[in-house]
Amino acid sequence: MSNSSDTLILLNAVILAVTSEVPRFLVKTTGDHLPEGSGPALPYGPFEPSHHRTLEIALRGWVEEQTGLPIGYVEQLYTFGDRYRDPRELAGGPRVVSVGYLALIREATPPGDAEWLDCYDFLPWEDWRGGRPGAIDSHIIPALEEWIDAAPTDDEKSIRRERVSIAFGAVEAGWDSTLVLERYEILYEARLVEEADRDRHVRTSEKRNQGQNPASGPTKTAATGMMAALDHRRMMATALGRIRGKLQYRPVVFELLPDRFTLLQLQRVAESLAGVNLHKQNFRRLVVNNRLVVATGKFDRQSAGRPAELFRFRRDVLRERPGPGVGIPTRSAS
Amino acid sequence: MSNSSDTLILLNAVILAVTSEVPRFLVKTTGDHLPEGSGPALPYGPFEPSHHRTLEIALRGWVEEQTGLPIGYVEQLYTFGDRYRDPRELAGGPRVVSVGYLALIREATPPGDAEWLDCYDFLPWEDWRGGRPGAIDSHIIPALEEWIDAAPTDDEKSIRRERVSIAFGAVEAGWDSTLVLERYEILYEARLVEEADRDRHVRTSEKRNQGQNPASGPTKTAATGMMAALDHRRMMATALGRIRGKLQYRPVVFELLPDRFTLLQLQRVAESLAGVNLHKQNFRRLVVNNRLVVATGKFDRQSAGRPAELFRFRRDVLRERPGPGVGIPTRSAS
DNA sequence: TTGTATTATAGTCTTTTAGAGCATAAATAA
DNA sequence: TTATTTATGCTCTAAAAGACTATAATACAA
Repeated sequence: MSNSSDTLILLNAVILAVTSEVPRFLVKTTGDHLPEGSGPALPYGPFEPSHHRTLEIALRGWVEEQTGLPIGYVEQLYTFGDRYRDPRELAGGPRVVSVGYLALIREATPPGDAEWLDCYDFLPWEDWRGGRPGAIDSHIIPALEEWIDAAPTDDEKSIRRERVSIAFGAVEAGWDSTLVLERYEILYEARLVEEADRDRHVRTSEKRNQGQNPASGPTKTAATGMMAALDHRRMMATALGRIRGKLQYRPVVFELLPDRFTLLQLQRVAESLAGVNLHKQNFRRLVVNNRLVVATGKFDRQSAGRPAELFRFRRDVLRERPGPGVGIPTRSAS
Repeated sequence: MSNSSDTLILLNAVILAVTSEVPRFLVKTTGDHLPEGSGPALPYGPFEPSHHRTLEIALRGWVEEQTGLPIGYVEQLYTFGDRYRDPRELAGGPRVVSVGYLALIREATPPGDAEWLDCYDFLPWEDWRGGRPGAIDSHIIPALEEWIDAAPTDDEKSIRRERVSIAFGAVEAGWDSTLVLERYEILYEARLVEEADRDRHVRTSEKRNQGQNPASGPTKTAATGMMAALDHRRMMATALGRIRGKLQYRPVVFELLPDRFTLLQLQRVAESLAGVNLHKQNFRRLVVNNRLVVATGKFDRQSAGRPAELFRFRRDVLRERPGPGVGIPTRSAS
């Protein structure tokens, strides 16, 4: 029953900040111990039972140590333990179980040896702020149709059809912005993201697997985003889906905003995370009527036009009502 | 950086079924390797990297093997890794990291050496179906007031006050049924659940810690429920909170119901999980209008009164609209 | 057989919330 | 001054949620 000798526990952090209306993940591109050409990696650290009282304390410890960033909100996301998720396992390395965390930080002060990359570089089909992304209809859906048809059995075919239908929206109005992970997993299985091919090449001898190849080359990257190391893009998808869900019923956006902000700034941050444009007046009404914010009486003179009042998050709301989120509609508002 | 030698990964399952309007957890009371007198334990199994491709496959494997129960819906809950969460760590045992899962099953066929216990035996303050539980006002709130006052600093005092206020509802209407874990953690910190004292006794030498003792003896159990082994009650709280949350936006109840059911049966199961009574006609309208179910044309003659039509879950809804839950109000409906 | 208790089901009325749009106010830039 | 830009107040409508009334179909007891 002992599995201690062939298993390693790591902690991974998806660190998210929003600057100039762009949600960004903190990644390391100079992979010292990561496989070559496998893309940027999320920061990670060890879990050392002798030093760390809890998993979260361990995480906060090495994140602050490595990045120097002041970590505020932290939430455990998911624990990843699939075989070969770390390719070094093939070379006799241990099974690596990673506990993934989501951390939100306020300021995007430049970190040490890491950098901030737009989360939609990795998940471009998730950003609907400029309307339905063209690549969905031009590349993704056609390729997924092929994937559905390529199913071995009729049963499997209808399962695939159903999954695509749910995740990518059968009808125009059917886009659920929180199904980020489901969409990524479909794209992986359909080999539309580079990781799928990379992982196959690693796992099988280089000579086999010259089989079918639904889409490849530069088109793939443009339409289905930048590859990340290991299963880190899956973690990113988990994180984005989680925060999008949470946005609807908990005031987490404020963890990403400075102390004072205009309502438009607040809206832009919410939109950037939700990947959807929101109705300005209604958003305002919701935030103000729910008394999530308090006016400061000061005004922002930065932008053109009438100066906007600066607001501050009213922390007391947490005490008063159970679930005041920041009004992201469940369906697409575009 | 290697932590492989002093860490052990286990998988824990909170297996939930609802029979005769009672949600029940599957627990083992005959602890062969568990500390004496520490209460029922959730089933657990090893994670063996060499045999198991994924964590979930491992879980399904040993659960079906140990219990013989057909597992349907499975969802990862949380990974628990606090120091001393397994007391054997004090005797030189490894740090035990447990990945907790929630599993829903349809029928409560009697399992082997385990048994089904009412989830509200462990978390009695969570069941509001008969109105606000008396113990909240008679025991819990007064003891929590003491706990607030006993805080070392004013800052800590106001933090405690805020936490209690959020979790236990400042106003009458302020009970959020999903905050199960938050409530349990407060009760633990305030030493209102037996685990708190048990863990202190284990961790400190038997001679110290004869200090203050806010509440103890039989009163504690009656008001704040049955103790469970290790941190298993925390896992139960996590599980109940999770399914209550999910109920609101995903049709998970149907995983717990037989193929055919009356609308009242459906309502009772939803109520038993939410811990709240629901308005019959409105519940019906919601379920029917959202087309979550289809009529079968057959009728149930079991109960008195007019026979109720039998319905069946319409699986297609999953494909059609993103988030049709089963109408549990966010606030208390009682 | 009649009445009563019990459960099911249909429908109405009201309040709240969400979605969309119009109008006005207060600033800057040309 | 005028056009442009952003902020903010307000209305209209549709959808959803909450509460209640009325009627239907059965079992069971008097």
